[in-house]
Amino acid sequence: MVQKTPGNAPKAASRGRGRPRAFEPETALAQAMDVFWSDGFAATSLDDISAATGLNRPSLYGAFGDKRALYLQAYGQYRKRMNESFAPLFTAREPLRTKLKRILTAALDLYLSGPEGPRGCFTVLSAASEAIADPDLHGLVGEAIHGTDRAFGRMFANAREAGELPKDADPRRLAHMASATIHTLSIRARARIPRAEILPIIDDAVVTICGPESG
Amino acid sequence: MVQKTPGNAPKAASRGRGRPRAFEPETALAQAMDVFWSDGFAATSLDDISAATGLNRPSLYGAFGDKRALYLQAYGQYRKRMNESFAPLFTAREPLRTKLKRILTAALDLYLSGPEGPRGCFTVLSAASEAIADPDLHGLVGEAIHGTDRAFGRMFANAREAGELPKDADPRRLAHMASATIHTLSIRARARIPRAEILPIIDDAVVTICGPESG
DNA sequence: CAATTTTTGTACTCTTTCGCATATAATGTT
DNA sequence: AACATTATATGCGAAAGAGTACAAAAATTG
Repeated sequence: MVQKTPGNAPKAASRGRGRPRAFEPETALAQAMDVFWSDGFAATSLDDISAATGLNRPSLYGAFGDKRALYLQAYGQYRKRMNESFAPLFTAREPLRTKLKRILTAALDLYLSGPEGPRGCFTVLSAASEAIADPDLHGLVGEAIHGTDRAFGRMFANAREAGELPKDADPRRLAHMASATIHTLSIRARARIPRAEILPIIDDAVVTICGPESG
Repeated sequence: MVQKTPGNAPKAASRGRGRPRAFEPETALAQAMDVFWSDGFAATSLDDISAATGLNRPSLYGAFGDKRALYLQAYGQYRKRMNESFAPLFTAREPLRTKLKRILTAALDLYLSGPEGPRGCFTVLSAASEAIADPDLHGLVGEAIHGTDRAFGRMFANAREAGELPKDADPRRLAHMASATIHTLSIRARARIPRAEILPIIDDAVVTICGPESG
């Protein structure tokens, strides 16, 4: 987990004139993200992050600023990565029912993963954190929630045009139910409810949103 | 918020022989609950609770044990209070559609309330907390989630018997969607999304679960 | 009224944590 | 080669926080 090998210096042409960084900010941010994601803002100390990244605190301050700034950047990277990894699932050319199930299952498996047990969704954790009182954070979290709503909404609107949903289906309503499913999956995963008990909820959501199988 | 008046000693016949408590444990627990609910486990110090209850730390330790034990008891009281206040809504004799909407709206307004801004659902916050690694806590949280599932499940089963839902409706599936709605309401409330933007989700859930109004 | 029991309040220790000061190292510039 | 510039490493200082020791206070019991 720690980057200590001197070989991984930034590959970009060295920009400044001083001593070059011995680490890649992106990597350090990903490592910080892991800790925040597991333990939350308040329960994570800068020493924890220092240990996870192999950087000492002054380097962290130099690169990212204080703990709050670091959290915001780590969460920003999380959002970017989620967008990147889920975008293809949303635009895949595949029957709606299959596609929705695939998205929800991918989300669940992500939420169940983690070095120290199920982590849930970082957006949900951030909302639950006391740090949500920070306007910058609840701005980002609000964007993330609305972004998920919109991604599902577009998917259902396209499906309706393609005749996979009734003409009078309301994409926004279905998107809200899909987002709600994402949220309940995250909470149940984080609460240590076993995968086998959570899986049926995915099928329930697919049936609720897309209608019964043979319909 | 603080109980300092000497008049509120426990009314129960004094049980022991030593100096009597100058506070009611139930009240202190409710005050501790408020702080944990707003700020979470890690970000709440015993000094915060001491300030909120008016008790000093040794009294807290004497009455409730350490911070973890205090959290578990505060969360236990939360669950008890929620069960008490929501039970009548679940068993009310009322059309299903109205009843579901009333329950979801009551939940949302609870989640939007709080001395320092929207607090969300304490169960969801506990699940998101790093303290969820504690087996006692994730046991309680799991029970709470399943309890909500079961309460909705019973309600939908009764509604089906009463002809308010199609004969082939699956109460458990509908319960999962209702619980998911509860969870998304909590997250959105906590994320500072305005009430007016969240309210439509309640109608979406009612339509999704009970069918279109005139159907 | 003295002895016992339990709670309360003050103060203490030990640890953790944040943020920074300062010195050293590694690079580019002249 | 000397200088400027930026990064790293050690470690300091101040504050917060958890848990407890101990003495004073308030009740019951004999």
